[in-house]
Amino acid sequence: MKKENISDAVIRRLPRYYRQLTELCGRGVVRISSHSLGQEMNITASQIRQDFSCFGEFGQQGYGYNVEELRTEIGHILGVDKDHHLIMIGVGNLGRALLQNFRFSQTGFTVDAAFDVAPSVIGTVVNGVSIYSMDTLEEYIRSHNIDVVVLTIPQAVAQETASRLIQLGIHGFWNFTNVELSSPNPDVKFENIHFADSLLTLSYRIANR
Amino acid sequence: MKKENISDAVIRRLPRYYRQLTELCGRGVVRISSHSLGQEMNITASQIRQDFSCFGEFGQQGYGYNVEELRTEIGHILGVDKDHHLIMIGVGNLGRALLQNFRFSQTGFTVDAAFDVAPSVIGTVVNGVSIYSMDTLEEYIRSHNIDVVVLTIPQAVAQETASRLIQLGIHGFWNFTNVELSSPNPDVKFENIHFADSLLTLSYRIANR
DNA sequence: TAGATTGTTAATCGATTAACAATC
DNA sequence: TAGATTGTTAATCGATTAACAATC
Repeated sequence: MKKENISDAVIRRLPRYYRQLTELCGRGVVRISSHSLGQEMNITASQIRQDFSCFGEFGQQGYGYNVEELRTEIGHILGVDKDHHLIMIGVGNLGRALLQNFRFSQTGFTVDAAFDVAPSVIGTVVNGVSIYSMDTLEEYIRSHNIDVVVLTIPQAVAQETASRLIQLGIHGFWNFTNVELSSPNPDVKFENIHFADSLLTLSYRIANR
Repeated sequence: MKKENISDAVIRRLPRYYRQLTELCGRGVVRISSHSLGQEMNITASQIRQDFSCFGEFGQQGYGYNVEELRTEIGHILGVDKDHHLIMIGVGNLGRALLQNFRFSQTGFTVDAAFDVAPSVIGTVVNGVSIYSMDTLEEYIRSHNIDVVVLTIPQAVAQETASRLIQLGIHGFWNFTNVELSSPNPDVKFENIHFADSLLTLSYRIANR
């Protein structure tokens, strides 16, 4: 029975299921029960069935789940088959590393362009992505269909830049700045990669193990 | 009343409190009530008081919390004042970007060394950090006191490398590979930065807003 | 003293786990 | 048919919120 509102806890498990199923596919596993999937992932079979049941019925009694089929379904739920378009703001060391290393296409994203303020990088191309001046941002966004903006800029200009982009109709932010961004519009979504927060939780846990 | 086992939900909020309190300090705010802190952070005052009460009594009735004092306390709980030592394994684009950009000292960490297999980088120095051959890893770890290892290596060698390090007594991993690492020893802690997982949750949320 | 705000206990809400009828 | 395993309902567990006596 499909649910209306899916909890954040469930959504955050979906990519892990997707990853595990991709690996199972690679190993040539054809079918799997919630019980064995749970054993591999250290999750109860109950939780797995509950999670999936939020989105539909993907299994078969007495058989389990077809791995490839389930992978496709979850990929579809996550939107990996959607060809989302993305631009990057800020091409410093981190931005550059992402452009060079991260397989955006693997998650259904295409990097259309990148923007920076530094004259030394404007006009250059990194891994096939052209870097434009921030002065041309407004025009670019108006004439292209952009789903997500990656923010790899200094803290100091983070909220200001985000607000400017929200004005232009962007409602997806992949935020690498260590700042909590916000918008009055609840349809604007922020996904944060807070390096410092992450490392601090590790610091706590190794001290209190 | 101090609690024995602190839930993960609480631990993950601590760095955010720490960040907010740092900002308040910077703004020159001297005292704050759970109510106003909650308003700034979009959290209920109840939750804030519950969270803090896991670790002790940091406030004063009728007054609230002294911002600087509370910041110090939470910093202490997280271990920012502990001088943890860390090494990095894998100095590709991402590793290099972290070495150059991320303020490790801000979270109480010192980067002692980095390791790689590529002859072209072995022997070089990035932002003050020397890069050594992976062949010297065992010896290095035996003769130094290392708390955390940053894994910025290819997926394919992730678990294998982690196991090797666990053997050597490492029990803190900051894992940037898109792989679920594990150890039979529950005292070994993994903190993951799963870029792809993160972007996929954003993909889901912009599609279902 | 009166007002404000804490720390904590109790109530509520939501998420996880267990149980089981349905069925492949 | 018998065994396995689903999807779903019910039970449990844990986390969040509300309430309030204590007290600065």
